[in-house]
Amino acid sequence: MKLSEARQQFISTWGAMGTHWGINRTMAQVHALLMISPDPLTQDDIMAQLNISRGNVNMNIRDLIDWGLVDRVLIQGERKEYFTAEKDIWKVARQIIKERKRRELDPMMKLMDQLSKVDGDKKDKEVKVFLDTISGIKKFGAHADSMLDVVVKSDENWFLSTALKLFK
Amino acid sequence: MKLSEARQQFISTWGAMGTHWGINRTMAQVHALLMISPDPLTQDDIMAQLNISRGNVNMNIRDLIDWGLVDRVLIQGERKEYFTAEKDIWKVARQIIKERKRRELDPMMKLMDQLSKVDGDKKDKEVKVFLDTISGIKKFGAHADSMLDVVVKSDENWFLSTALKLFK
DNA sequence: TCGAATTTTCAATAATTACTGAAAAATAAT
DNA sequence: ATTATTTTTCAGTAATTATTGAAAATTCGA
Repeated sequence: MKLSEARQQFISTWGAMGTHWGINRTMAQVHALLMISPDPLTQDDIMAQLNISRGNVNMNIRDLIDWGLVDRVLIQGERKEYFTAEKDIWKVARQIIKERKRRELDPMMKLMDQLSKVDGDKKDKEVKVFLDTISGIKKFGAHADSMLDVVVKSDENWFLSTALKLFK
Repeated sequence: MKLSEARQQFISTWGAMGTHWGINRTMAQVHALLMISPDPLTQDDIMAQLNISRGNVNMNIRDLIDWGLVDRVLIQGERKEYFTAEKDIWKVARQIIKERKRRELDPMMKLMDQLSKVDGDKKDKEVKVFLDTISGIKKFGAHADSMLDVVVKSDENWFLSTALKLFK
């Protein structure tokens, strides 16, 4: 398989995978392209390589920067902005975990706290099942939260060696 | 807060959360409704409670069954089918991990194996960066795969006690 | 300070995804 | 076997989400 073909396939699959994870296809493709590009790219490079408009590139790049997955790079004597992506997949994963925890898990747990204050008699089975569900989610969430904190703070080496031994 | 209001909020938030995870809003809402319903529901119950059409309920229920999150229940002397959802959130999480691993991680790893056979000289930096990215993903994927296998095979108690101690 | 280069915004539009509802198929009681 | 009930399918439509492209804003060199 030729490099150009393999690159295309990687970009396209990474994009499809994104849609299964609530990330839009193009954003995932831009990320994929930057991961396999040895040097930083400009908006025009990305437009050309993925065949998408300037506005689209701009918005998705900005989102990727918000996610902490892409950085602006200043190149000596160049007017244009260049962009580059973190290439260490372990760092990418940690960053995504950190952000999703902040954006999704934390607010979900706040809501569960509120919902657990619902009025009503625990002898009513509707109330009981509701409260049991909420409380189950709260407990699960608290543990997941601690685990993910440890993962986010740990380093690659921990993941590749220690964790596995412990799990086995 | 009244139960009816709390139930509505739970269903609506669980639905919104679904969209961040590549699951359609309605499917997540049906799941939420079944989780907080003490008794099994029929398609008509779900149609009424969520204000959606029969076809919509039918398709989403079928998907939930495919995911292993909802079961058909036969009720003595009743013609209609009833549905119920697993209420233990830990089992729900394990089931989701298991399915996503099968549907997403496994095929992704297969693709990485193919892509690592790309032709070209490793001295070419385009080739090198590409191969390094693929190989990073393969290594990461293999470890994630082992970890998730252990998680899927473990029980709630393991998660709530042992895992945390090991991580701390 | 001006003007060219570059980035950002956003209303209009396209593309995708989800939903409806009625018809067809399946099921099971009589 | 017939018929009433229930489930499934799917073409048409609606709703949502993503993309374009041109105008506005910003940046920076001269």
